[in-house]
Amino acid sequence: MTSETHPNAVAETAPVGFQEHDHQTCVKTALVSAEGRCKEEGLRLTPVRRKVLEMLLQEHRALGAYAILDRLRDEGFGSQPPVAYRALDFLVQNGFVHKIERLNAFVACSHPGASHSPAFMICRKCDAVAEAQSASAKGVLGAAARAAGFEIERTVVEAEGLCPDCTEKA
Amino acid sequence: MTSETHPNAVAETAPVGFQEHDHQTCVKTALVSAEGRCKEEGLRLTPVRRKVLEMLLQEHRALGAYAILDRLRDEGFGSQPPVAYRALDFLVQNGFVHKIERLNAFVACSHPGASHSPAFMICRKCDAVAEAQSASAKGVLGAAARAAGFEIERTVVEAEGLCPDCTEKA
DNA sequence: CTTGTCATGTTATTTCATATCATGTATTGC
DNA sequence: GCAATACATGATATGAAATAACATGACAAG
Ligand SMILES: [Zn+2]
Ligand SMILES: [Zn+2]
Ligand SMILES: [Zn+2]
Ligand SMILES: [Zn+2]
Repeated sequence: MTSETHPNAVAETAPVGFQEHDHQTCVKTALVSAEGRCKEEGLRLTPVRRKVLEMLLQEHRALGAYAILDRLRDEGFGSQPPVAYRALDFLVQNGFVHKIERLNAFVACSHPGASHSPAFMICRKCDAVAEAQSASAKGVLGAAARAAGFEIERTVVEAEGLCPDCTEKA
Repeated sequence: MTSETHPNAVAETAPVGFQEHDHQTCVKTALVSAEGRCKEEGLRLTPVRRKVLEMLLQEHRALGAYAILDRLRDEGFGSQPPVAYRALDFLVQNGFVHKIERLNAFVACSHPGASHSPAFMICRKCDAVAEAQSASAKGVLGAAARAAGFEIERTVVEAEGLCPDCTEKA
């Protein structure tokens, strides 16, 4: 709602997926922040849910539901698909995690808190995923939608290509 | 390459999915045009492939691979998954059909011929799908990608919501 | 304590997609 | 024409993603 039509809106929040950073701190603060928000809003960040979020934060890339499930099993949680899918549903529903449709996989949100419609850059070689703000829903596509009388509720914006690292190596 | 940065690029080609039109003619001309392009480019629009394209043009909405397969069986073609997937691969590869990632389903291209990165509006109620030009890859997301050093090769842009018809009824 | 709500466990099934190998059918070069 | 080749299809099996349905458990409100 803030800077939707501004063409440089996206520059305000650089993607973090491809950048060096203190990852342990990054994970830790994201978890703490998630706990805080859940407390505030009366959401229940149960052990499974917390574990799944932690895994996704730790990985910093997209994981399939069954990869998550494997890790859950290793940690002593349930090992049937619904266990993973239910935790993921909760996390997606509440904006802690996004689903990458192109990969049928899930990634932790990089801009938690604020409600946003994310856009992703997906490296086809190393599976790294970076999240940016899309804004395209309100902008370009939004114009087409209004013209057609279509009411947008949610958008999927995913770019596939090569990340900086993989581009260099090639 | 023509109008990538122009914010109204999308307005040039209105979506056809939600509009009344002479559907039989629409299907027929699209098929003829596809045949023409295949001849030109030495592509082989075999019976299965042609049939699948015809089905998708006829439906004018997204169909899953197995729905397509059912219809193929009814028409006397093979009935195993690879039959449908191979035909779809060919059609997608050559731009006659697009995959809707959100639905794991396929839809005939509405702007065939020109190479383009499509954007879709998907009605969550009636499954209607309209195709518009995205341009967002080169525009908004493109800026973020360049900033991050990410090289975009392909984009998925899909908006989910309510089509005009379904909005009216609600 | 009991009732209602939400979360989890568990089994089974459905839906989507691909690997692999065998067979057929067009072109192309000879 | 005929063999060689490439491409397309048929057919079997399997893998991967997602959900349906029902049972059990935790916990808080009344
Ligand atoms: Zn996000
Ligand atoms: Zn990469
Ligand atoms: Zn198209
Ligand atoms: Zn509709």
